[in-house]
Amino acid sequence: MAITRRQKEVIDFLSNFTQKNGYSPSYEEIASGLGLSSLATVHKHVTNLQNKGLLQRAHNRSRSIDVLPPRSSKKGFDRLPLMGRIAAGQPIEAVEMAESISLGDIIGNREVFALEVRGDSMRDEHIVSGDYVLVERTNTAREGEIIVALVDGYDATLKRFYREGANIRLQPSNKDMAPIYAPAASVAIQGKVLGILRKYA
Amino acid sequence: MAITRRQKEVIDFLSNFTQKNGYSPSYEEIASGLGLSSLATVHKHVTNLQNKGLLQRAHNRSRSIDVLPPRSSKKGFDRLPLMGRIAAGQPIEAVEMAESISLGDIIGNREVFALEVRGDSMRDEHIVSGDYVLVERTNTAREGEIIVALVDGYDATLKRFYREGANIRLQPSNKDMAPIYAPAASVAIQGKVLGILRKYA
DNA sequence: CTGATTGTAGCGAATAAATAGCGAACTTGG
DNA sequence: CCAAGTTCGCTATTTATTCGCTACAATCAG
Repeated sequence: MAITRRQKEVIDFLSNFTQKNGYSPSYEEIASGLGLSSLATVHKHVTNLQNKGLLQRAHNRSRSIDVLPPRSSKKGFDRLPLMGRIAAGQPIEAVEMAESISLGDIIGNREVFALEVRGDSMRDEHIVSGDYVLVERTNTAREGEIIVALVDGYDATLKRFYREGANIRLQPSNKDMAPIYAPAASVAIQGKVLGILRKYA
Repeated sequence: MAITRRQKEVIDFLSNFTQKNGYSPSYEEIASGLGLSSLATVHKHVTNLQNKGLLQRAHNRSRSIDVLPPRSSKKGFDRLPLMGRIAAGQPIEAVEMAESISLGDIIGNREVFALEVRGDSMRDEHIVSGDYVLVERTNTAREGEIIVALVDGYDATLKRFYREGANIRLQPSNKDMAPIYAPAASVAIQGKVLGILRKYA
């Protein structure tokens, strides 16, 4: 995970700019700040730094770069060895598989946040009160995905997403609860669920 | 948090106005304050900011905009900002709580590994096939904890742990499956479950 | 030592997508 | 009713992404 001189300059520029202005620079601003004349170069730098895990940004979104704090501080408590599979009644398959897992495997390079779940609206989906859902910030969703949506601007829920003509059906995963039907215009998708995290006391 | 220059100007105007007057501005006041001539533009800005979780507002109500405090997004790659709670039918409570979550919060400084779950033996516990269980390596367990155990040296399972006199009962969380009873000597505890991680395709 | 390979650094142009804006018509809460 | 908020269709601008290309340095196999 070596960092080059040039890459450090890029990082420094990014954090200074963001610090000063409260929003991150556009590629053009980065280019002029670093004396570059092509946006492609900026793009390449940013992509490389992102792959090294030093930056985070959302795809195709303006000024969405975030400089991450150096991760060396607390050592790898975040990547777990994956020992194999377990199944009731069979021995652990000690497979050589992905061999480790971390939140990064779920997050990828998306912009993700967490929400703590209250209530049982997704119980049949095996998401229960107290779980944390990991949500990618996006405003589109595909058929059947679990999403976080605002209905009529103030009503936030966790539901499965289905299109029905001009309307949208938001389907709770709990037989006891009724789906919400609403015109597409009044449903604002906040993000879609990439995964969940549960912690036992 | 992916905020653009213009969006920051809008936010700044809103907080200043509200600060000064004790109530939030009407769309027309916002428009003139920002040099805009169409209320539609104001509306779009407010809606976008709301979707980014920086504002709160009631539908079709005058001067109902609330600027939310900036959620300090100290997100490491595996540390996710915790935005609040979500429940069916209620707005997101924008809580100031632990403010972020990561695998480290589950792991602490214990020795932990992950196993991929196969089968439905813990379905009633909302642990399903494909989930990863995060397991602390230990050889003791307390009453009722979910553990990974070897029975008779080769049979690894995920079960709840109960002592019954000189015997041990390993209880699956699935009504269709029977518990295992075994003498304490033939049950080797491999670890106990601290949490689970699920990734949606 | 030499040549092949790889990774970093850079350019300009074309494209694609999100953001920002307009006016007019429509809806809603008080 | 009426003023404030909302939605619609439509531009324009800003910003990000992708492509093909050059150049330089470090590394590695033969």
